[in-house]
Amino acid sequence: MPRAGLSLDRVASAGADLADEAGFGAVTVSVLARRLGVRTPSLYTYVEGNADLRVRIAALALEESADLVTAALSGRRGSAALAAYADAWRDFARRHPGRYDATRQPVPETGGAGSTSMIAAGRRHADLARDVLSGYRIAPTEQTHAIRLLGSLVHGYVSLELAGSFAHSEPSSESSWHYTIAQLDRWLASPPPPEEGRRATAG
Amino acid sequence: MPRAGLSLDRVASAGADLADEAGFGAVTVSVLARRLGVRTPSLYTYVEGNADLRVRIAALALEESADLVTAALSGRRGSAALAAYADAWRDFARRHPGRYDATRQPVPETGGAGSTSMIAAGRRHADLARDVLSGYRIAPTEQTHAIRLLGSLVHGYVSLELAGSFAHSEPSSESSWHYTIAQLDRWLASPPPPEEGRRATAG
DNA sequence: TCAGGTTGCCTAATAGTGTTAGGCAACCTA
DNA sequence: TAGGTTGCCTAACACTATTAGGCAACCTGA
Repeated sequence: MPRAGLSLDRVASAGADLADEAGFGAVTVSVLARRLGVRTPSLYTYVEGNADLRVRIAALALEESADLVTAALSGRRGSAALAAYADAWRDFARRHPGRYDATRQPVPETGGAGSTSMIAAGRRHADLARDVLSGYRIAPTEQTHAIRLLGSLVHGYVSLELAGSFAHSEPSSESSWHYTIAQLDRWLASPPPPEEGRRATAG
Repeated sequence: MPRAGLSLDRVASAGADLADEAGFGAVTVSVLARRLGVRTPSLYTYVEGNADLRVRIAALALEESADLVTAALSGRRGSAALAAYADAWRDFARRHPGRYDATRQPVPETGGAGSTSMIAAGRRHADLARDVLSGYRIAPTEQTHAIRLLGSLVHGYVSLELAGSFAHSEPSSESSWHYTIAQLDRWLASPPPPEEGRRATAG
């Protein structure tokens, strides 16, 4: 019997494809083994089990999305960079819903090899967000706050949209998306708040 | 042998407690049956299976959170209402992480009794967000956009925080949360954009 | 108080999944 | 082409999801 030619990369990649087609929740070693044309226990050579498989897919998806966002940001600054960043994430989520869901998985406490990859890719993403915000006047002490705000808004919107929360009412999610990103751009570009507002935040 | 005195409400409620303790992903009919002191098949009298159980928990959690948000908003308007709304959600997520995760579940396509409850509770939540925003000057045509923006920001932040995304870097998530809500309040309260900005959005 | 019906929870049974242990043969190396 | 390595296999076990059908605990009416 010829060998299937598996590898950790092929397993993770096939797992990501499966997630996109059937949902990240449907990814299991047994279903993936069937899709790869091998018996279930064969996958245990490459991943430690179901949990590890999901972490590997998450790490893969985080790196792929980081590549896409990096490409989208190339040569752009300010408003253009913000829109490119947000659209890159949304496009990724729509084209690869399973991969996107994988990126939303919490990093497991047990620090295995997969979780190390996830943390590294997570740092890449934080740097990308920082790049986007470097095009706006933001006080250094508020940098991290702003990164978290940007991530919350983009991922909040994309997650809710992907879950169908905006599908059953008017107006179209498309128009709300443009509104949301245009508002954030306008707000970030607007002059900083007056003294007393800042004191309240600092104190 | 005495009867356990089960009911759909008791099953869903126990399932929600289990989700809070072990994670929403760990909720299964068999684990829940053990916790309730009955055999697994006994639960099939009350829920149609694993998927239905999760939907019932989601519906319960959506109603409980709607009650909490409603109470938090009572008597408040404007900035105070916004902060109360956001804090109510965040507190709910921190006290009941499993219930919160349940509310993030997409409504199933198959319109059973559970999904009907989810949709009804979802409408309640949309109305609550509308109440919060009624304290700000927002153009009627932008109402729904703003509701979606508010929901995206709050749930994006709360989800990322719950997943531990902000746990491994400075400054504290607590301070970023205050920054985020204070910024949103400031932005919503700021005067509307000039003519040309509005034309760009409309065109 | 007890006979009869209802029904809540049970056991039994089947199919499938997660995981470990150990074997055989396909492939690489000399 | 012989020998070692290792990729994928079968076998096995525990557990979960789900269906079918049974017994007895409870309610009702006389």
